[in-house]
Amino acid sequence: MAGRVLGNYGYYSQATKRKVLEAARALNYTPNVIARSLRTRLTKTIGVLISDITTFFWTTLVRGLQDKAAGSGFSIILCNSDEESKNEREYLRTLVERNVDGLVISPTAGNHSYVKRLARSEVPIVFVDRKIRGLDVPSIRVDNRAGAHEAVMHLIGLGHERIAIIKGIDGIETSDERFAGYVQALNERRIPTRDTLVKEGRFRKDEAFAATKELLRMRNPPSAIFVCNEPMISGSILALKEGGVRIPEDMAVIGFDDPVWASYMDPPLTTVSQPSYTMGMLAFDYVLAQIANTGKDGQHLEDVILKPVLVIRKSCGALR
Amino acid sequence: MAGRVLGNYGYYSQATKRKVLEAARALNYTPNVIARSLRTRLTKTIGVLISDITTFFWTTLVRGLQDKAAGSGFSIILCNSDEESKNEREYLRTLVERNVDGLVISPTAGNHSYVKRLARSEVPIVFVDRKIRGLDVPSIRVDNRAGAHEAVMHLIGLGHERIAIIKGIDGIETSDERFAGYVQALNERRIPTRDTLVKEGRFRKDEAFAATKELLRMRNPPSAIFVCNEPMISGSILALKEGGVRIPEDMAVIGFDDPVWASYMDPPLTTVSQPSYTMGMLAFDYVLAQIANTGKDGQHLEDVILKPVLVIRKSCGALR
DNA sequence: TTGTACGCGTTATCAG
DNA sequence: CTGATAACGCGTACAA
Repeated sequence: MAGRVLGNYGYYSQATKRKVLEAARALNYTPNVIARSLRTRLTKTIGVLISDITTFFWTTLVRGLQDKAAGSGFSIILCNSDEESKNEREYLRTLVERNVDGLVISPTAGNHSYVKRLARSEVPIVFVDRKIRGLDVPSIRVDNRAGAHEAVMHLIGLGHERIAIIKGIDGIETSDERFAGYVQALNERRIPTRDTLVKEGRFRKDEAFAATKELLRMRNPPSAIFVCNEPMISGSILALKEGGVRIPEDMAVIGFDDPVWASYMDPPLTTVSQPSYTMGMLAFDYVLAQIANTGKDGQHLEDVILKPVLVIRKSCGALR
Repeated sequence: MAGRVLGNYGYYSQATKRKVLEAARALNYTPNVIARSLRTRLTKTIGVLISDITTFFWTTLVRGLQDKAAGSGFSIILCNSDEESKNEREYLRTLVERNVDGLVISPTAGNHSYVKRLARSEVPIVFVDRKIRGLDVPSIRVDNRAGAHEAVMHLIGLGHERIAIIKGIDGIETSDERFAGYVQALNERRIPTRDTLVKEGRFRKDEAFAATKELLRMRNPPSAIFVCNEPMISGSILALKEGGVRIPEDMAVIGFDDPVWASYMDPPLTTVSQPSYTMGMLAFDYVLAQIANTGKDGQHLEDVILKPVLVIRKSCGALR
């Protein structure tokens, strides 16, 4: 009976309602969420699996997600895959075991079989930042190709022709698309792409550091570098500093991702900025929409593709 | 029966064990964590309440915590208080409702009654970064006073006398201790403290920006600024740049917190660095120790106070 | 409108 | 060592 008024369902009279409410306060009763979950099979919990909370893009995305979720009484369980599919599989398994109501995933490169099996099951899923093709799972992304294209066009417009790129991890959509944008821009302007100017940075600071060093050792080094994410920007800048290379005089630099510190640098960094906080909020909206809709089916959620914006500061200099 | 072998408790024979295990695999059985939690009152979940995941100190601390927790099968529920005690209370309530096995809290300034009530209840708690006095709750902190003292001594040693400080939020231990270290250093060297050189930045970028602008407007501005956390460093640097102030020639700058970007700045920033990743790991160890010990009591956990280290780079220049 | 009894999937207990 | 059975606390169906 008491359950009825507290849970606010079924029939009850005003009189009993008052009495129950009073008693509840007196005993300072709190409903047991665990028991409720066991009964309803709902946990009011969302699992979030990203690569690394330590980077600007992901922290702010997660913050957006979490803020929005709290507003609807949802809690977030956060996991970092570090781009290892082993971690991905293990974390996903525990998230599912914990009966999360929904999953926000940034899928790693490599074997997708576990994620695919999940997607075919009943759990609501949203992909963020990247997607796996061929699955009916909506995604919140950014037009990476367009962003990269705009960045490289900017460089070309400034008179650069020997433009290097420090790529992310092959097989991750985000990385591949940014590379595609780079190639497309060069092609459009009839600038030959050169393998020697394409470096693997695997989205990691240390590898970008090494890659940049290699570029500097070339007999004919590039005049500009396009660096494909935040940690790699760090590595690259560090290598440039160590090499005594002046930015932008000796080397123009443009980065994908726009961490707060980009504007305090000397010179302030020109970057491609992603609306990560918004992406986090949208991701939550999308899981919630699916959760609300379970059973009813029919509704198909379109991929959301946001536009990154080029923020021009000083690291590419002026027309050569 | 099956529960016995799967849960690995009670008595059972090897024969039945094999059979049960086979059957379990065949049906790919997964134990229901919710039901287990209902029964055992254990959720294998830790609630983490910090001010803002968006800053370097907290991201890396949380990362350490999470990595360690995952190793023991624990999940983390993360909440951001934004230093508002209203948020603190609400988040703590939902965390308790969710029956987390332990709590890692960075208590906000203001009314501590709710946290105190919690501490007197049975939930294992660890404070991080700050503590509330008079409670038998262990904490993982840094010697903020010593860190600040060393920073200001460094400035004094370089010949500075008009040293400004941009403080955090009054009432938060971290902030008060850093201020105390500043005052102590000045006193030790018989340098008078001046109210006009003490500014409130409330740990926020925008307020530090404004505070720095004010300092620059003084007839007789300081020759050095000690900025008490990461977001405020951003604000301060921005104001300095806008004002065309050269670092360190016109103004020496030293910051508390050592975000990755401190070393890419021009000039690279001299900072007081905290071992935040380690602090996160220790925090988990401490909750776990308490969880393992519930009922047995007797064991008292000492506060852990780590030493921050002064990282000297270029933003304070050489001897004047 | 109210009371009650059952089941969610575990773990724990108590006879066999 | 095994099998049956009672809780854990909630939601709900069904009978009153």
